[in-house]
Amino acid sequence: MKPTIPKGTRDFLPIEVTKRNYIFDTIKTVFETFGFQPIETPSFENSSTLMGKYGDEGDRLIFKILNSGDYLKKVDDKLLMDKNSVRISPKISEKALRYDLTVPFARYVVQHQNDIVFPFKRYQMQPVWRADRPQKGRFREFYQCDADVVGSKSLWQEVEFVQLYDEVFTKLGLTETIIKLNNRKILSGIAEIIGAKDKLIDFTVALDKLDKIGIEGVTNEMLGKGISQGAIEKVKPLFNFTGDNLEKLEQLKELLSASEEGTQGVEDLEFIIENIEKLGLSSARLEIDVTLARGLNYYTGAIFEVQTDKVAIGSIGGGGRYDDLTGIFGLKNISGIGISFGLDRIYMVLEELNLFKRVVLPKPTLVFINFGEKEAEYCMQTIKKLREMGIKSELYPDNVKLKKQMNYANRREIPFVVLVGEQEMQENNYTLKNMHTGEQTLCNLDDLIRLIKS
RNA sequence: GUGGUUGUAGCUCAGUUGGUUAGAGCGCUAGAUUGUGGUUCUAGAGGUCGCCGGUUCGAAACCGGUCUUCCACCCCA
Repeated sequence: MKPTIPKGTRDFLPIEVTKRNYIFDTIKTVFETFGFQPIETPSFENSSTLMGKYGDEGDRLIFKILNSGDYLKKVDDKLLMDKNSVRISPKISEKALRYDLTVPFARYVVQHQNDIVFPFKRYQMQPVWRADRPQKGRFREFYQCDADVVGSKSLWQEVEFVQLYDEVFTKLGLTETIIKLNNRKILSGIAEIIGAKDKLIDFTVALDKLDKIGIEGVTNEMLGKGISQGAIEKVKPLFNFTGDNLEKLEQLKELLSASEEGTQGVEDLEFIIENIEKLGLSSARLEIDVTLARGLNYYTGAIFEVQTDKVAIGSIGGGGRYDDLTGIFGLKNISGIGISFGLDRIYMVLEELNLFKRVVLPKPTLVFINFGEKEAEYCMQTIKKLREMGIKSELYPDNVKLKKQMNYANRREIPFVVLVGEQEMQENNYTLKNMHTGEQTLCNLDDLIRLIKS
């Protein structure tokens, strides 16, 4: 039988895991510098926790877990005969793999509200699963690294998250990232002044495609969704929305002056832009983008998305403010804001740009050649001492041909090999071979340590 | 969910309009070299040509189905 893994999943080689850990560690360090604490949640949740939170499209992409036991017995015959998957699946599946980290976090906050100190700042780095069709930068199992704050409406949080993005990508050596910023209130305001408030979702989805399908395409899609020609005329300025952030803010102010909510959104943006301007960013660029809509329905304020134009890949991070996420689980008036890093896409970007130069695969500094039982025992005594000093070392486990043992050291790029045969044992010394230069030295233990440390 | 693409040795890939026993490079094993790796040379092992069915005297090649790979759309990180 030929071994395979499921569609959209991957195995990782040691070097790949090492590189991934480097990204994890970098993000984790920055999260903790900003005052976030780690939590974890189970890989699967009750279906009722997840279903209906991501829209119809999202529900379709959630991996459902079959109930245990004779699960078909409980389903009534009529339902079975109908063969309607959507109606049968809740009967035979009560658990599902998590689709993101935000909704499980909302559940977590509500469930542990008495143990949590608010405002609660948490970070979480775990895999999520989506039953998507895999393609470039898109997998069915991938890692998200999230940081969220719940219990604070302060716009300083938005400011801090922009700084956090900047800090992480700067540390990873990925410069000139574009942090796109928008506000759901602005989108609502726009929809309001064109009199298509009920079509907000359709409107934003269409507007989001501006750079892909152009003005004409967006206009056609909006018309197709029942948005009037007159309404589209009113927002035409947005189709040629240029200039720097301050100029954009002025244009928005004017456009949205009739909408209370829209005006509020502009003020929010203004606060973030102004303060980031004052504080400065290391390598990222903050950019207002009114076409930024994001599919997730739960954002209510700021919306973030991070892109790089150095590699053709989707966004490498995203997030935003959600005022009522915990409300679904019964805890009202708790505002949350969070951002997410797409680890797997960041990996692909760093790989493509050759930014893993500093990452080295962990490996022993020296390997002891195995010449037999007696010699192995003698070597293990030395290895024990070396390990106590933090020197990574190992014994080749089997007494096989020297050639094979040397080849092993060579393949693993282990810098030193130690040969201890009968003669060395008697004289209580070691033959140290530098695999790079081929040079060999006969020495005692102290000299050995000194040589490998230099 | 829609459209396209891919599948031949452990890996990367050749394989002529359908024709004897399906090849190469790398890797692996052994030897040249019994206490010395990288280089070189020699030899060897390794294949249900993704799977099922069909066309044909004859299929790795043609046809249908299915699974898989990768890509685009939808949507998303």
